[in-house]
Amino acid sequence: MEDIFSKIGTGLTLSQKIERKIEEAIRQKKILPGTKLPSEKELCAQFAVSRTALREALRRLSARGLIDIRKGSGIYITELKIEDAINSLHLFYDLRFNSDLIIQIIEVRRLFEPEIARLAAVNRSETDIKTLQKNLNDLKKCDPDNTQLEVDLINRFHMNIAKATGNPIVIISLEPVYSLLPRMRNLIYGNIEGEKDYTMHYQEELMNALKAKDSKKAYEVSVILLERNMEIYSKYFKTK
Amino acid sequence: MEDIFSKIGTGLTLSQKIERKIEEAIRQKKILPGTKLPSEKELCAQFAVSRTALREALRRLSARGLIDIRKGSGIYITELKIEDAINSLHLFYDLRFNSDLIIQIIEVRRLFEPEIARLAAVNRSETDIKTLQKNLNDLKKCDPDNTQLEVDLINRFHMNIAKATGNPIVIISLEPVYSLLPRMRNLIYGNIEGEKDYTMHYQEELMNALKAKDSKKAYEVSVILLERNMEIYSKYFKTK
DNA sequence: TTTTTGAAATTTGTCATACATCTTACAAAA
DNA sequence: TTTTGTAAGATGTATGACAAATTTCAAAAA
Repeated sequence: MEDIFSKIGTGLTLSQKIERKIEEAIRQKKILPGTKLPSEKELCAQFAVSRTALREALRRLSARGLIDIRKGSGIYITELKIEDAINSLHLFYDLRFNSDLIIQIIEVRRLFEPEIARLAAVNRSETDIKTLQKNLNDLKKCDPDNTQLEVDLINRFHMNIAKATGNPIVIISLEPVYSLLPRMRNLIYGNIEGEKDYTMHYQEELMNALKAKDSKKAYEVSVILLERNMEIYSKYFKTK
Repeated sequence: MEDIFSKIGTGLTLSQKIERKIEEAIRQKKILPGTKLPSEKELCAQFAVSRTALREALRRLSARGLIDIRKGSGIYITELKIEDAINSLHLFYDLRFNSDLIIQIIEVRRLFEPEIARLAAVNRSETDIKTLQKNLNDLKKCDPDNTQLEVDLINRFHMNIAKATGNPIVIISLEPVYSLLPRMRNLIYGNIEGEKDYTMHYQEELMNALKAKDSKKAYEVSVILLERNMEIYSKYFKTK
């Protein structure tokens, strides 16, 4: 038949409509973070819906990190946190963790990190330098057999370089990628002969470049580290 | 007082515990996408909770894109989609849209896009080339006064380059950034004299480089485009 | 006065029940 | 074979009741 008739039902449930209304008010900054919303009872009256429908809408908003529901206290608008925003991405990558994703991660690191190092060399603060230096010291002291801790420390080092760019978008883009590195490391057979010394050396070099605000060198050293990284993974990667 | 006593209550509500249990089962792939969960009634029996608590847990999981609840039909595990995973990020950037964020976006583009162009030149398929060519043709035909459409077309062109890398992580990292470009463009005063010709020229150049799989040139042209972009924004940007 | 305690009011969390509405399956009718 | 109607099963919404946490504030204690 022709499409004479347009849809009547919106397809949305009542609770979804409520969710959207509140979300829209938050998006348009009609209600700001920190604000306490009216109680459930009042909201039910305002929307003219049952408590059931309202509460299910609130549950969804809370799951998305938009509101904070405190028992006995009330409902508050929250400043959407980076962690909440990234959470879904973490899960997404987590669910798709396989050899394809690993290759893509390596590729992305090779693409982005040298540029990040370059920018970090320009924007880094003294505090950043101190934090990074501490990361390296911890790494030096780390028992080479404790691969779990070692990977964690290396991650922190690189994430802190990303932070030193001062650009939160950089951090957000890279964070989910780094969260998967520990799992990747577990796919590599044990320790690689002389690898730690090699890596440490260039990490120190990178550190020096950042200290000296030498962006060109930071870029170059980062490339060396990542090329080596790619080699290792392609050589020792359990393809099973 | 000393912290002699550790916490007893978990702080989690019942419905949150249910949410986690189901989420964990999904994470561990004990239940796979497409699977139909038992009905609410049966789940209530299994968890030994009321329908209310169960439903609020389901609402949260559904809000996060993990399950799909179909009225009259049942509850299904869904393959977490990229859009759902990125949704929160979109909102995050949307809420923080201000001049700081704009500068950061420009900076990130300058960092990432040339490298992306380089990789795209290597990995692009014939289909990618066709799509990109169509983007440019549409752009050429576009009425220069229709800035909204123009920006949209430019975005598609760049997003398709990102897609041509074949690396989904690249897309995910850049997508939220591009979603904000239209809003940024609105902050620029009208049209800039001769800008379209200038941009078009280099977009064609970039196109040719991609066609020829000339990654070095793709990188260089991309740099030119972005440097120009930065200039424009810093010059014509309404700082208000 | 300042601090502590206790009770009441408010608010969210959970449970139980009932009914509405949508989907699906299947049998009856065309 | 196709269409229609019906019944069963599923989720959506409404209502009422009580539990448990927080807040408020006044009374008691120091």
